Amino acid sequence: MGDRWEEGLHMGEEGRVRVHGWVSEVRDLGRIRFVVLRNWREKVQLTLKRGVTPDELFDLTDELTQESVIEAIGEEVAEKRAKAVDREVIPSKVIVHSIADPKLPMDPNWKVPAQLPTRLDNRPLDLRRPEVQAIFKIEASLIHGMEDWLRENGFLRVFTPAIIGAASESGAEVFRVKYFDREAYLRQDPQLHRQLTVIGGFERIYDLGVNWRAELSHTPRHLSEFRSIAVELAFIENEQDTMRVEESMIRAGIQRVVEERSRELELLGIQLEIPNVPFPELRFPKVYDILEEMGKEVEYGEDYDTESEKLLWQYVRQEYGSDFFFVNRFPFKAKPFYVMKEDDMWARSVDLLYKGLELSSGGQREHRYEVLLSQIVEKGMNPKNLEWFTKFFAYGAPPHGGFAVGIERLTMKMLNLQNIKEAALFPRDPERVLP
RNA sequence: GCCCGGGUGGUGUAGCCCGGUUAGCAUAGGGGCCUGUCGAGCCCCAGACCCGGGUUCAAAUCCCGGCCCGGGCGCCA
Repeated sequence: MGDRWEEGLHMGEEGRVRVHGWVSEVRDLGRIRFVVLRNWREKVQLTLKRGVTPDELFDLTDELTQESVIEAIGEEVAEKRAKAVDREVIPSKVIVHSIADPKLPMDPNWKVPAQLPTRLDNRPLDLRRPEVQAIFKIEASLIHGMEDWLRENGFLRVFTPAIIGAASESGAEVFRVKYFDREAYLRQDPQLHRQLTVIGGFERIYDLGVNWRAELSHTPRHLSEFRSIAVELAFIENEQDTMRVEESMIRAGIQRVVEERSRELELLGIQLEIPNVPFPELRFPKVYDILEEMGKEVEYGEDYDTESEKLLWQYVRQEYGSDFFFVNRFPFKAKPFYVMKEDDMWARSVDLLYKGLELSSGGQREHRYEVLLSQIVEKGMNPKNLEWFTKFFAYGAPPHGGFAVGIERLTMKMLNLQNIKEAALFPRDPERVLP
């Protein structure tokens, strides 16, 4: 919409245009002044000359401060002396919408870079930086590409609830909310309701939405509130079917970024390659051998740690030249009750890793009612607490599986961002809920 | 939650080890000069040691506590 609207602002006759933006800079050279406007598409320079520009208009720019918001009407001129801007306009009229306080808490022009906490404290100013806008333009294209692929392949977008009456599957801490006279929780993952939707007869679905984790995580890769694109599909043969969907979806997202966002990628200095599919797959228990070769002992039957993820990435890069890889057949003891077992020890449970970071968990789910119940008992959980979920498996459940990809994590790794908070507009962590 | 590191003008930093003049610099801000700047330039002005306690003749500097921030781990996406 922004694009079309902006085009409409070119008034056509005699190069007359209407431009708008935030004042990036006022360069006062005495009898000539340049006002550089920044908007989300471009930089426009307004040029005012004493004696040529009407005095009223020239003097109006006295009050213009950095980050003030104005519109201008004037003649666009072809001016090769204007180097660091996209266009130059000789204004005949300027409309001042807002004069910014000259004492800014940070500099959107980035002459003095601000630290991340300062940036986040002043996020609306930080967001004006083209480099920051590029992140979110890329993220939008990424999601569009993934969603389009899902739609083209028969997946239906659904919305599952964010407020749930029973703490969901994993051991991760949940946010408690007051729900009328009861307690309820914010979802950590749309997983269980996705499964119930499939049991409801929707054979291919995805939920693009928000998840919350109340963990006191202080790391550059955790948020208290994050978004995921979560897919579930029925009548699968095994977990391989979910992996094929996942890698194709991600490939399509990245392809869309490459197609639509070359300018933004260049601005961020990122050379993005469209990944080859299928992604390499590592399996337990072979993972233990690989790690041992890399000089890392992980006890047989145990889950691996953060360091192992990085080592496996090194291994996959050497062996397959890929930044993406699946890890399959995790030990059942390390995974939730609902995963499908391959045998007594290993599960059809799949993580996707990207540059050494876990992007998603997924795989095939256990759809057989009796088996599901016995796995709950095996996990030492009270079947009563999960009855709201499990009872529907008694009324006909197809074999199914799925996964949830963390959007901020994918964006972060794709753009080599140092902190996941850079990939969230207004990130939430244990310390930050404002702005 | 545990461990490690750090808090100096609006922003970003130097100084801290080895305590001692007016706490330096850049940028933003205020004032001035300049008709093609584009990280504009030049001159002038103003602006800071996180909070509390302790050691000392003397603390930005050393010690203790608190608060805040960053990183590592765990947990996960």
